[in-house]
Amino acid sequence: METKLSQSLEDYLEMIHMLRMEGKVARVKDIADALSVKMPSVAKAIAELKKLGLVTQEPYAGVELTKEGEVMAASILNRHILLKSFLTRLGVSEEVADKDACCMEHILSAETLSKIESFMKPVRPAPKRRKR
Amino acid sequence: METKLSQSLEDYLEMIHMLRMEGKVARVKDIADALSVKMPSVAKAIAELKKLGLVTQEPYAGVELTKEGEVMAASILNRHILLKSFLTRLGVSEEVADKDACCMEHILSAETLSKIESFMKPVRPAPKRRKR
DNA sequence: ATGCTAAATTAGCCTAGGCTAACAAAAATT
DNA sequence: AATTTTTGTTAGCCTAGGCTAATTTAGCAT
Repeated sequence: METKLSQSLEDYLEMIHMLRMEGKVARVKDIADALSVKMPSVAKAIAELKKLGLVTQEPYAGVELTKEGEVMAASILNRHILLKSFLTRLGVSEEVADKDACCMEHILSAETLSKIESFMKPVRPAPKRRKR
Repeated sequence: METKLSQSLEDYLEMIHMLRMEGKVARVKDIADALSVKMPSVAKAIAELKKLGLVTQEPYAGVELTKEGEVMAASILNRHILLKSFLTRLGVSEEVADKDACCMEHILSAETLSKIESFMKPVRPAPKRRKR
């Protein structure tokens, strides 16, 4: 379907994914706290994501990602991880790198992302000198 | 005063600055065209910037930056230039670098910007041996 | 000078994405 | 089991930042 999400919806999707990966139930309250917004904002966002077929939710229960939502969330998270480690490599502190990565992940073009990826790669684990 | 501008207002301010630097009169029409928005949107933005004391405008005439607006616009533009050349150095094409810089310029923390600056600098003119 | 065109403004609509307040359901405590 | 607390939902407000349509002004050409 390739629905282009807003930054805000991307954030919600990503957060749901992170919570689920930690084995937690992604409850409205948790999402709200994690993103520093209020519960009704989360409810609205979830309604949107449901309409887009990216998540499912039984009333008054936790949120689950659909296959498609899973894929999309994973891609966002990958961008986040890439960007954070990139910034860290430039010497930016963990905390700030995380915050800035969080903004950048929504806006950078595929080309820029791929160049950043290339920049990060070349430091491969050193050509294993002997020793197994 | 240190008013924190929205991304959108930063864009308007920056564009006005660019037009003025090219010696052009920054007319509503020009700004609208340059930013791909309609004139009424520009009018609204200018009204805001006026309230903030960043620009002046006689009714039905071109827009001028105030001292403060000038300073702020220059800082935005500097960020833009820094980021664009940074991306270019990473191998991103001119066009995309420009577009992505345009987004990044509004969101990156001071820390990240300074680290990027450091990354770009190291090409200093070689440590003048001797000589004063 | 008059009238036409282009530019600027104003009024008012729309959407996204926050919020609060009020209510409903579920969970936990007693 | 009843009550309280927590969580979820709904209704409805607000703002920023776009837009269109309608009006006003300015700048030219005739």
